[in-house]
Amino acid sequence: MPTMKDVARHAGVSTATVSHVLNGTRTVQPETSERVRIAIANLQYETNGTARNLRVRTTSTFALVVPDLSNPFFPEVAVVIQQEAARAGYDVVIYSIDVPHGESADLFEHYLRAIRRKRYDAVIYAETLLVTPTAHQQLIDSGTPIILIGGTPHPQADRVYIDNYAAVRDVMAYLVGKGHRTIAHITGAAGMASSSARQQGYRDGLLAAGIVPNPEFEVAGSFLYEGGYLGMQRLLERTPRPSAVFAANDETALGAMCACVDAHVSVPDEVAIVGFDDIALAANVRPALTTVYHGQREIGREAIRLAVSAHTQRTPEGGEEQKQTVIVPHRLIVRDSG
Amino acid sequence: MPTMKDVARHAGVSTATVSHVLNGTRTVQPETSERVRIAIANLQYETNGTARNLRVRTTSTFALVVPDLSNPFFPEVAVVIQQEAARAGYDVVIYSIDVPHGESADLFEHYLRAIRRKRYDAVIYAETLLVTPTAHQQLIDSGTPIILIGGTPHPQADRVYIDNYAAVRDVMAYLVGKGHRTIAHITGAAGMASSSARQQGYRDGLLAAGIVPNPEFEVAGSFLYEGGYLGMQRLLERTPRPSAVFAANDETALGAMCACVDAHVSVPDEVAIVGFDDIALAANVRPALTTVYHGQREIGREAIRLAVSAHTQRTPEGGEEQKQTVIVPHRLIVRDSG
DNA sequence: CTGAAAGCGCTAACAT
DNA sequence: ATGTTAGCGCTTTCAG
Repeated sequence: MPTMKDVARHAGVSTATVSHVLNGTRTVQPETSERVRIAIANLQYETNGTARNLRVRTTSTFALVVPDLSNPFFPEVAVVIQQEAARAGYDVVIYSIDVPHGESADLFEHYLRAIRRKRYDAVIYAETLLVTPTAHQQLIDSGTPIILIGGTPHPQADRVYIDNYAAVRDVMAYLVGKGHRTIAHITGAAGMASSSARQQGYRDGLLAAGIVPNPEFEVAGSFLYEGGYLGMQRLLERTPRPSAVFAANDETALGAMCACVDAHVSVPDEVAIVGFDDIALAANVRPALTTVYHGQREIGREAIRLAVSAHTQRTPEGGEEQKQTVIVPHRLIVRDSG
Repeated sequence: MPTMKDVARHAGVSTATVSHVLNGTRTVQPETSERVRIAIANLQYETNGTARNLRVRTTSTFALVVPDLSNPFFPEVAVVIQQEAARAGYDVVIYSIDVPHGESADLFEHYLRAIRRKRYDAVIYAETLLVTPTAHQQLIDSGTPIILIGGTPHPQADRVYIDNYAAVRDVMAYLVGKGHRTIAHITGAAGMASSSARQQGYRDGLLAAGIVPNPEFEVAGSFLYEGGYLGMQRLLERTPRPSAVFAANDETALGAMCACVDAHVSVPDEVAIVGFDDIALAANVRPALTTVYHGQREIGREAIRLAVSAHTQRTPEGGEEQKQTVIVPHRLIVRDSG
């Protein structure tokens, strides 16, 4: 691997000049500049990013931490984040902490240290059970800006999220509007902010329609397929059977739909199902899933905007910037399942 | 952010000593070592990876480039790769080049330069249309070991893949064994090695059963849902109608299944469908998809093994190591769709 | 068992 | 318009 010194020698200039033509950081004679370019091409030179980063004390890289790459929602936002970051001149490295149960905590610990060591310009965190306030604090203490996606607010972090509660109120109003009175809910993973906000929206949606929530109609899910499948099986045993179920996310809804098929219960005729997220798959199953769009494009775009701004605005020492919070719009997508 | 110098000062030792206790690279008096640890804890010190990487000329990081994060197959192998890499002490950064058509080439160009600049210890490449031999060559010339997943062999790169042809021969034998004679095929994306290998397996599977391939039964897909949906629609217009279709991958198969549902054609009664990959989703739709396991666990594991070995075995100057090639096992998974 | 000091490859004052 | 040079924070001879 040739270094800048090699290029300088070949072009008969100093490394300073090479650096400046590379970065366009001061005017250099066209002829000189040309010689440098030729040398670069001949030597197949490429800047050593490690050295550059050390010198400029910046990495032009963000870390993105997601709980689960197997739920398509996260790849969907990850892709947007990568595009937007590239457009803004940053790279992003994805840390996904879904692993065979048990190993997760270790891996997360490992990631956390790696993230601190790598000196990312910002870290973008999707809500995860493992991402505790303590974890945030470590990062914040090290001066890294944090952008939260969903989860709970933190005084020293920017945050972008959708209004889960309002979105679910929308689906409840829709379901009630279609005449459903016995509406069940399969919850998300216990302990997650999005789970409880959606649950609350479910309950209040019922109340608002003058229906008293029936605890029998609330079963625990996990945001995973299995949770939906098992939860639906339990719901199908209830009498009366719910005429509609709101699943905490699309994966859960898919599990619920499969449970219905396996039990020879027709969707949406015997039971309506609505999910949450509007992952691509929602439109690609039959019946197509009614759901709410989670704003993956907007979330990705805003997260990067916040990250870039947090990074560039950062005052050298101390001076706390005002943290921002942005709510992206949701939208009920009516399809065939409910 | 405190530096090693700060730690040294606080502990009353030299930076050399701090470095050595951190890396366990020479024996140091227990008492001294303890003082250093205390200072590290107090200051919340964490190694500056950038500086370290520059000095040791290694990044302990691999790049993984995948064509498409929205096809669950790739997240599935990415997750395994990350775990295995973490276990071996490496990080991996994922570059996904799926973007709204057209932008792809630019983004890929951008990624390629970023990858060269970042001095990854190895790059792992899943087959992509954009990853040309020229692209490989640039990386290889820069001395970065390359590990190919699937695709076509390259003399200077390791490679891990499954035997697509043999796998498809297995599915054809299975279908023929169930009495199917009119078997159609929805192909993968044009120009990809895995597409043609699977197509060849399809044709030869027919021939081996004494059936002459009917060009009408071969329709072009794209490895995407849409390709499967559209392809199936065309197949359903054929007379006679095929009694079975082999889709180039699971996403395609899902599209095909949806097309059948929409056309009121029953799967598997009127037409059997089999896919390829065995993504998690395959078991989570109804009817559950018959498919072939693509060895995502094995591919991930082997890719990292090759990457680590290519990185550590690398001879300082020139000396070409023997490139390795590993074939991971496939397995027909019979479910309900065919 | 420990320290001093030379760099890794680059950028950015500070010269000229 | 260009060159010299001092580091960025770390690891690792080389000395002791």
